[in-house]
Amino acid sequence: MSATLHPPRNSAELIAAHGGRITRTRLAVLEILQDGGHSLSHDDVAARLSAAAVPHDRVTLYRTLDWLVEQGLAHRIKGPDRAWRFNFGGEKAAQHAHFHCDRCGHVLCLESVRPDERFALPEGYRPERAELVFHGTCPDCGRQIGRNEAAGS
Amino acid sequence: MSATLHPPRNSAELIAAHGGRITRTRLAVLEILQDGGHSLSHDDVAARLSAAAVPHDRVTLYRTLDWLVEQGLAHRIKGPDRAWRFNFGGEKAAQHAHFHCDRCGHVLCLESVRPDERFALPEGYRPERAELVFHGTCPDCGRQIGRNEAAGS
DNA sequence: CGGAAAATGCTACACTGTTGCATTAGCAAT
DNA sequence: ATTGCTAATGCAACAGTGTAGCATTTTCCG
Repeated sequence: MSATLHPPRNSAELIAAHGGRITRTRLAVLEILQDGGHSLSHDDVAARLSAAAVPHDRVTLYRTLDWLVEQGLAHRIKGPDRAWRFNFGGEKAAQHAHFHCDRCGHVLCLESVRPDERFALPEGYRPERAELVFHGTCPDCGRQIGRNEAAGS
Repeated sequence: MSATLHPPRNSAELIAAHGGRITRTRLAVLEILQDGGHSLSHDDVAARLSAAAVPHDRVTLYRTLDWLVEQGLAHRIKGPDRAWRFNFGGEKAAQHAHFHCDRCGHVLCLESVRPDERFALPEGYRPERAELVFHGTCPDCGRQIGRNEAAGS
């Protein structure tokens, strides 16, 4: 069914372990999120479903992504535009920073960078969680720029 | 014309100094942004324009806000939903953090808190700017909670 | 005042996401 | 394997946020 996606056979178990029913869309989306090296928007996921010839519905996909986030199987971050991006893995356990590449538009997780306790807020504020997002050039794009410059403008 | 808004007479000069024409909407929006203690969405601004009986158009308001941001007279930050919030003052000069209150929904500027150079990113990343947003309870809401608890539930 | 350019105010549209509801399909019990 | 309950789906319709195109109005400068 999903010949073009490497199926990490435990997707089904993951879903079942969270008390959900195992469905076509959930399986495919979980695999896509695991495969994708960076965050994917709803639309990106839809495109990959189409590419893998998995029939799907817009609304069902939204609901599937919401469910994965609720269950801690994925996390959601804001993109450069006003669409959410989704990543495999829950957020709770990993309060990490993200990186928006201004060149390719990808959103990457920086697991090793955490806002933590570094900041002293003014009197009265009670922070519970911090969101840290860098903007700039990602390693891939950096390499490409390097190559282009090396090859002479 | 704008009797309910304290008019900081220099709004007009600010606009003129940036080579823009002085118009009803620009004046009113600038004053609203200066008045508002926290970030305002497009819709918040529209509501205040209505309250002040300033006729306005949705699209013009979007364009006015964009223009203010372009000119460095305001800055734009992401809100908890997918609408932008606007604040008086340019971002360039002040790369500060923001605070989303989960209770009242307001977005506040933390001028004193800056991400700066505190973080070591993995090899290859070239950050140009960092966005730091805290979520939690703001001082106002914190005080209210305190009062309610003191008064006995 | 008169004219050029900047802003405005429409209308129409695009994108992202949600709601309601009838239908289908997954899963446990039989 | 069949049955039945309920989760999940698929569809249509809608809501919120923002943008594009373009004719009209306003601002400002001489």
